[in-house]
Amino acid sequence: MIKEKNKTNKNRYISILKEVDLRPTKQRVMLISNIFKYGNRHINADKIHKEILYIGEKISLATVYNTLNHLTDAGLLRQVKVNANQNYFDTNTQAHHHFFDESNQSLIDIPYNEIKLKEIPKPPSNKKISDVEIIISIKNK
Amino acid sequence: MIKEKNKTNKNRYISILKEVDLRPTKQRVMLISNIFKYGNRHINADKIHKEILYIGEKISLATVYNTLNHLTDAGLLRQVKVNANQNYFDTNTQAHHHFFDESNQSLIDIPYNEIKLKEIPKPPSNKKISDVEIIISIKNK
DNA sequence: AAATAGTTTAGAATTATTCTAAACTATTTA
DNA sequence: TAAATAGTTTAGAATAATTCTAAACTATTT
Repeated sequence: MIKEKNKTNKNRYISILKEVDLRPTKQRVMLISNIFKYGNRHINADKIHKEILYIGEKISLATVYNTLNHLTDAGLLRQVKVNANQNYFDTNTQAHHHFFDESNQSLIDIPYNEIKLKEIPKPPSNKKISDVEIIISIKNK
Repeated sequence: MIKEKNKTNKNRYISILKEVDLRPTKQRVMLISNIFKYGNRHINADKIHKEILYIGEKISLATVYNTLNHLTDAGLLRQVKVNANQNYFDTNTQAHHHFFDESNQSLIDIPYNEIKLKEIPKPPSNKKISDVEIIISIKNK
């Protein structure tokens, strides 16, 4: 039964990968199922790599980076830059923004409708907007 | 005449450094005058270091990093994180936001009043907001 | 089943940044 | 104003995140 469900999920991830022109290799399917296993989350390459080694699966850190970048290019993940040394990937690609808690370096979603721009300024004429990123840093009182 | 003006500026920077409890050392005064020489700008450690070497002054990269961090802590500079590998320091510490031009990795100021948040969401109860950062990434059409 | 195109891997390379500890300099003290 | 001290600068090492390389491997196409 559980096996059936896993099979179904696996097939779902294979389809998703195919849709975005990525070969559904063993590592990619395994990585992507672990990334999306817990619903929306903010991860970085190193953490997800350790998490996967911990549950006994095998994948190299280089492949994790490669795949995260591919998934980002394909629009399945979104990068969030919180500071000079940390790059998170967010499984929630819907428009939304973030609190960045400096005390534990973690990200917290802010739903899109809770933070609206009065108007978005026009970019220079030959340019178009590719991303809008709002990060509200917070720390302990 | 020009010499007089430089002297005055130098004294100004010495006072500024003293005000924020930083010893006005040769390197700091020289670095800070070069940073603020051209009005508001977005720099990174490596660029300003090279710029300074180019005009024949001497300073180590470690001191540049140290000083930029100190000036940031003191509120004289503001850090802007644009992506995983780039950390800019902005000489404009007034509230304002940025376009990040992906085509040439440069920052463009957006005046504060051109981009207003409808309301800023409340942070978790034991936390306070330390920074609000809006980056609108743009690229060529 | 063989040919090919694309992927994974370990480890090296790169880049940004911080650390270390010795030499140096500004400030304070007497 | 010289000695004591506290803080700063430096080169180079260390660290950390990420990308690169090229050989071995795997999925897909023919």
